[in-house]
Amino acid sequence: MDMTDFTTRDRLITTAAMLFRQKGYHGTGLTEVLDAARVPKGSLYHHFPDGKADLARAAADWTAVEIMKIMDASFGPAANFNRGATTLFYKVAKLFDITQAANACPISALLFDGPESDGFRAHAEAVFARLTGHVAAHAVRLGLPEPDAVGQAETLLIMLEGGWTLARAKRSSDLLRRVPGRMYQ
Amino acid sequence: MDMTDFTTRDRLITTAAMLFRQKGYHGTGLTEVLDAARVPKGSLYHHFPDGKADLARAAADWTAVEIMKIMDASFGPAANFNRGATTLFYKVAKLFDITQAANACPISALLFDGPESDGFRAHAEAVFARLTGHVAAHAVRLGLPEPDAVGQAETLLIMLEGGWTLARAKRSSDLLRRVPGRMYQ
DNA sequence: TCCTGACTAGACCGATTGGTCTAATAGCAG
DNA sequence: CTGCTATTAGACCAATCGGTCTAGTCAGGA
Repeated sequence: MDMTDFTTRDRLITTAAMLFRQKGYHGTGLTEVLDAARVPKGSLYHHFPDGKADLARAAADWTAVEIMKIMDASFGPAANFNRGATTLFYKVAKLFDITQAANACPISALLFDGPESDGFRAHAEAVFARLTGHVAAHAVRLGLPEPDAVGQAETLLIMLEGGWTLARAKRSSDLLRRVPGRMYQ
Repeated sequence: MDMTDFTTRDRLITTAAMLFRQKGYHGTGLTEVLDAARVPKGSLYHHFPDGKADLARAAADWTAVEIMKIMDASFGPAANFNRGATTLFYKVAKLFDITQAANACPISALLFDGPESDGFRAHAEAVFARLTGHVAAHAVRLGLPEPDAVGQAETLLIMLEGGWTLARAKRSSDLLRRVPGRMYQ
């Protein structure tokens, strides 16, 4: 993955997102991120004055947007919620196969392993809420009654997060592909 | 939580399990574990020659057993699988409220944040397989047809893992309590 | 052309990391 | 009691951690 064309800031965010997903927040050294992104330390603290935690927050946000793009691509053209959800799980399974060792979203990586400040927790909470809201909006658009929509969105995110975790443990995306068959007939 | 009565080894395992769940593998320093368990460094390397990784493996195994005890207490007296599963989620929700900031199982903590050796991954995989098998056995005992049982066990673990993750993000166990109502009528 | 702010570059810092090593101590077998 | 092993105790170590700081580079406006 060559990222030479991106700006320094972008390269920092994307490589940080990748590394945090692979090895966790505390498991990733700043030097490692800097080396991988070919960025000197000075640049990091210019773009992210609060350092590592600042960078992690940006990485989480960036990844959340990427995930929402996948959601849009799945639910956008779908005839109904169940079809959209099924497509989503297949897309995620494919993504899993590509990135293999990476966790679903650095949001988890940050939640479990981020700095312990309250601000960080709040950020993780907000990101998850944004994702749930995003799915719920698609659900409503596809005709689900309003109260159901939120519940369905919540369940879907649980299955997504749990499914990715177990898939990672088993090192196989099959499990992710089996989910829609059980949940969305 | 006073653990003075336990042996040095036990104290090491339980406090490590607790800390790894709270702050992750890399996020927890050995000194921290040693201080909390009131154990000198020499003892650690006597009982766990391979150091931190060794300790983490033991902590993961210990927690897996604890989880299986909760599963037994839930499914053991249950009339059928769905009732057992419902009880399990309520028990887990209660556990969540007690331990608040801790992740469901250090197995995740290790998976996401453990050392990157293949041995470690294999260990995490084995622990998850053991948990799935455990639930599946209960399912069979409670009358589910054999092929269904494994699938149901897998789904339950996904919901458990995903549910805990989201609950942690939202800092509320409500979400865990809503799961059985959706899954197990 | 020169100035100025944004940005890059990396040497450097104290603190902390996981891990090693030696010495002291306990507990038990004879 | 003596002797031996299992365990405890913690000083110590190199490596790495996140973070600071100063110097240099570069583009664009005046």
